[in-house]
Amino acid sequence: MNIVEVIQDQVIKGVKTLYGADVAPEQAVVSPTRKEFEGNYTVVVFPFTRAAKKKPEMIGEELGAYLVQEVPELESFNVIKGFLNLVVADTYWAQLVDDIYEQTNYGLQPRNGRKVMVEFSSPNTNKPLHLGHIRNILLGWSAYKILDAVGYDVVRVQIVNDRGIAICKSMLAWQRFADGATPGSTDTKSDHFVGDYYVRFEKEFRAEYEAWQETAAAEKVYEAEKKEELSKAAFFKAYKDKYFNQYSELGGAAKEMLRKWEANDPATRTLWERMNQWVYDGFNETYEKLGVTFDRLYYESQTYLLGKQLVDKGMDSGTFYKKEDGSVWADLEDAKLDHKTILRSDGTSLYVTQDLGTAHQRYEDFGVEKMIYVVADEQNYHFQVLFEILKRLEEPYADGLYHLSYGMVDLPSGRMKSREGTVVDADDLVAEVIEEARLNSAERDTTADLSEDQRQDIIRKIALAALKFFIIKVHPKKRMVFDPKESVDLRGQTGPYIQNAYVRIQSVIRNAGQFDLVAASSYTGLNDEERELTQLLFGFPQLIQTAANEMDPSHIAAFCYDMAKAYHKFYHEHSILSAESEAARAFRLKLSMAVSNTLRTGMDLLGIEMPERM
RNA sequence: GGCUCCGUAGCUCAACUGGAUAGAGCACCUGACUACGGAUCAGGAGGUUUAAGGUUCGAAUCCUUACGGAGUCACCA
Repeated sequence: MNIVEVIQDQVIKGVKTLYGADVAPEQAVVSPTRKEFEGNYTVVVFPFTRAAKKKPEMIGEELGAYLVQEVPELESFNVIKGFLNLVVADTYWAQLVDDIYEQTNYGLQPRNGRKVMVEFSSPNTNKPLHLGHIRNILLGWSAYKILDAVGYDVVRVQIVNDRGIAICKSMLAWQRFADGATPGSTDTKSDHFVGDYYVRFEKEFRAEYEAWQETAAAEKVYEAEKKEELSKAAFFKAYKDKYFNQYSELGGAAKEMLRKWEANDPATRTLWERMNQWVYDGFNETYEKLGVTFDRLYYESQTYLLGKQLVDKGMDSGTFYKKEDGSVWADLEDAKLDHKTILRSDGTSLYVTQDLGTAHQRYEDFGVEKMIYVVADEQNYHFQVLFEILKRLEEPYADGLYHLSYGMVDLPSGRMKSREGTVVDADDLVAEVIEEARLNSAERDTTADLSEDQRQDIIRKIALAALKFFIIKVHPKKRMVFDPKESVDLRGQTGPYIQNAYVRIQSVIRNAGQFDLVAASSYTGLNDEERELTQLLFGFPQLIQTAANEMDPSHIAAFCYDMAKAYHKFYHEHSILSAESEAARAFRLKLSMAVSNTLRTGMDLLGIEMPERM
């Protein structure tokens, strides 16, 4: 039991002893004392006024005396209004630092033997990755790291959407317009190469559509279907999908390609495999740059037929029902989710069907008890439906399903729109932040003695820290504004600010040379900055647990920033190597090492690497 | 329109889940290296937490209502 738990426990006992009342643990609030007051932890006594029938000040005095009596680590207390501030003895903090300063795994829990899965990224194979994928990937990776930190074995997966009309558009455009060009022959990153043909298709299609609008056939359609309130331009804008399906030559050809693909036509399959491979090669390059890997890939082309056996199961159990036209439905009205189609009337499956089957398949593959899906919040409804159905089907993992839903990423100019070409490409973005870090690095001579390779590696780490921290510090649920200019900032509340604190510590340790730390044990009278750092260190394991419970990496980001900030302040206020005594020097070195280890661990949970110098 | 989510300093974000005088960064202004890394630190200015009610000893947080924004409501994914 740690000090906070001990205090809470004794508060409950104290209220019982002093006033004969029972209080629930959530009533016994123990929080860190605000900076402007003396003390380390504060107990709010207002909840006990009813039972005690006394003024809050009086309760504070009585409970404070009781706690100091019962808890040896508590040195003294003071009461301000209804707040009981408790002072923990320095020896307790000193002991904590002594216990952890050499632990490189401080805060991490032992393996618990339980298995979970995190699904993230999950791109379509017709376009390169963009800023939205980056938020997804960072959240997914961090979720993996955090779950791993609290003891789970985590399987990282993604579902690759490798089939469908979109990839057929790229394939068709390549077939018609590429004249045999390849990523190699054009010196284009291979996923971008495929994406370019997707764009090409859309461009050709638009031209075709515009030309068609001038024809007599189009005029006839317009006259037949026009509505009073719609202008001609607006009508045709809304008519686009219908045109694609009914009249378009290109649309017809793309759909024909999809039919051939589904019929396993060898030539189509070969082209499909070739182009998808280009995309995968490109994705892998981007993943490598971002420092993420997967344990297992699921491909939609292999899973889109799964789920039909679950449909049978649902029919047998009455979870699903069949309409006269043969389509299969789930009635989720009592869960306020309406009726949902599970199978088309022609017996083919849908998005939900596929996800039902994939979930089941994953359980068979890995036996995981939890599945975390990192998917944008536009799919909230889909996941509610999916989870509800799996629960009704009594799938064994159904209670462990979690949709890590995150908000869209906006630009200062508004929403990213692929139509308007405002989508921020992932590779471009990474290149941009690296360039910015390079410029900043060039202004300094701190790494002048290192090799070019080492310098490039440091620049890469700084750049990615800036980018990743900028995104991960925001609460996942919230829609966020991504300002490219701010994302490359290296000062203030940023990743590099935290790296800088770490690098400073490495520098101090290097400059310390050979040192002996035994004198630390006789150090007393911690100053405010030392106590602040120590108390932060103390809270780290619980913080990770909280982040895991809430699936929220932004807590970790805030913590790392707070700790770096506290260290920078400490560093300015007190000399370490020229400390006033041997004991102070030794203690501060230990404290610095503990902070260094904790920062590295914390940032690793966000997928951010620490350079030794910068 | 139904359901869900969001609204905090000029801007980007916090607030330990109902606790003390709502905190950081950016931008702006003023200071600090013959001290271990100035990618730093100290200070200033900036708020009726969209609005109005309610619950409570105590509300940015919970409950109504209004306003503003977003998402979603396919036999698409």
